Amino acid sequence: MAKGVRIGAGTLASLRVVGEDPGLLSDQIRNALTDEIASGRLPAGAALDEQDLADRFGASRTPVREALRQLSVSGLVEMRPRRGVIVTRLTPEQIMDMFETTAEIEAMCVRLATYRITPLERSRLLEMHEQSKKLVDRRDIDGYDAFNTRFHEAIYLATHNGFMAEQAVNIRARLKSFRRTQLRQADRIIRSRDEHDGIMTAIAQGDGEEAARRMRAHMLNAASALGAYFSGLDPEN
Amino acid sequence: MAKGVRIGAGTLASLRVVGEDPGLLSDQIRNALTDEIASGRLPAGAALDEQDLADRFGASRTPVREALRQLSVSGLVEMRPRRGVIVTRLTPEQIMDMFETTAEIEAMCVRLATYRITPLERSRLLEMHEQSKKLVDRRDIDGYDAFNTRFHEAIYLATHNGFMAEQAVNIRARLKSFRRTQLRQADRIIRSRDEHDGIMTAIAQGDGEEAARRMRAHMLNAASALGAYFSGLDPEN
DNA sequence: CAAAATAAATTTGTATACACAGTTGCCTTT
DNA sequence: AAAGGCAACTGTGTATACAAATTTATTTTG
Repeated sequence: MAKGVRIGAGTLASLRVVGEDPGLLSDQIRNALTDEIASGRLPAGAALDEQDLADRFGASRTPVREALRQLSVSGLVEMRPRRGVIVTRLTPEQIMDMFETTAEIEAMCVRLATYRITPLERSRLLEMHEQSKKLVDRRDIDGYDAFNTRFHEAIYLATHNGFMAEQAVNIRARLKSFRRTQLRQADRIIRSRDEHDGIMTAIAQGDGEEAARRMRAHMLNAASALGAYFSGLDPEN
Repeated sequence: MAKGVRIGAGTLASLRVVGEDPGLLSDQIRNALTDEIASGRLPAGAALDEQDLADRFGASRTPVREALRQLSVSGLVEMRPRRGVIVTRLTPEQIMDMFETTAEIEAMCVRLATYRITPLERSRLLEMHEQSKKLVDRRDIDGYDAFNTRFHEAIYLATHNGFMAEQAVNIRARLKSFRRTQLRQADRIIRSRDEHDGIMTAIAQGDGEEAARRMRAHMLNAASALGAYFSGLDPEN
């Protein structure tokens, strides 16, 4: 049996409590597809032919189907019984809803985190934030994007609520493909860091409500910076 | 081939935007297992033998495996590669985390709902709340439990954010087996309705923050009413 | 007699086979 | 020529088959 396919680890493995087993073909395929959908390489609406995928991964349809069914629970793909699977196509309204939910959940996380963060965690978070200045100065968008994810995930962890952190990571992962283009907006990266700064200040002062307000605004700013990406979205939120 | 198994619809189909196809064996099995796990008929830690399940549902292992993989994404079961599937066993800490997250998410929902609920929706919600008095008076625990779910789901819907509502429903579904016993606590059902009353008042006054505070307290009360229940026992179930 | 080693028996993971629903395209009919 | 219908085809859904790994039972050994 020739199996010539080597597949990278999952994107959000960092926060998962139990690591995925990379050995299972179904899991490899699921991780690979998750990545391709989140990155946009597999665009919304793309048909996912089981045999095609099986061939592509050098496997049979069985593990492909198992992977697809898992992705359908995550919401990344849509299964139409006996009519095939497609990458989930979201309406602008659904995307808006997701961004709003993310904003609220992140606000909720940072509020709790403000009250529970340990000195060590706060120190590390501040360190990360300080270093991000360099990335902004040299307009390193990819670098800042990577930092941004780590920054937000550090806040999730500071809630000291593993379940909440997992929820936040999952939603964030699902919005990845939209966030991608958002930072390329002219000076968005600069304002993003300024907003982070305000959040850090509120955390330092132990004002969870203020941190939450700032985080909510931060997320909604990011969303509306993306607004140009879709046509005809209402700009107020 | 004989297929003598008739399986009921999913428990939370009411809020799903697209209805599941009951025709697919994998889906039937998934729904049935979801129900059995949520209801506690399949206790935490129970081993889910693929062949056993296949026999029980009069199917082959293929649709059983597909169902199990979906359940693993929902978090209801745990897949240990090559070592079988078990009903997820949660630590007390994980359960606490889930209850806290639920409390925060419900609070978030009711805050948004307060600002967005339509007069019609508010009227219907109030109607439901009024009628729940009868259930309390005659100590109809099952009836109140059913009402309670509808009450909370009505609030989710009043957020006018489909994604957020879906998140809330999913978490609620996952905690179902724990909520079950909670209402049997002496006068919990009475206090529950009193707390609903406070929430309704805050909504009526358009005070979202107050509604959120009351909802958070309401959920945490319910959790701690349950806390006594499982603090003493850890082995099976 | 206990513990390690080994063999048998389950059980999982994947591949293949097959039936049938859904789609496509050609042909008939008006 | 457009609409409808029929046939062939494609692709999904499920069953069965087989290989590899884990668990259980048995035997061997100190």
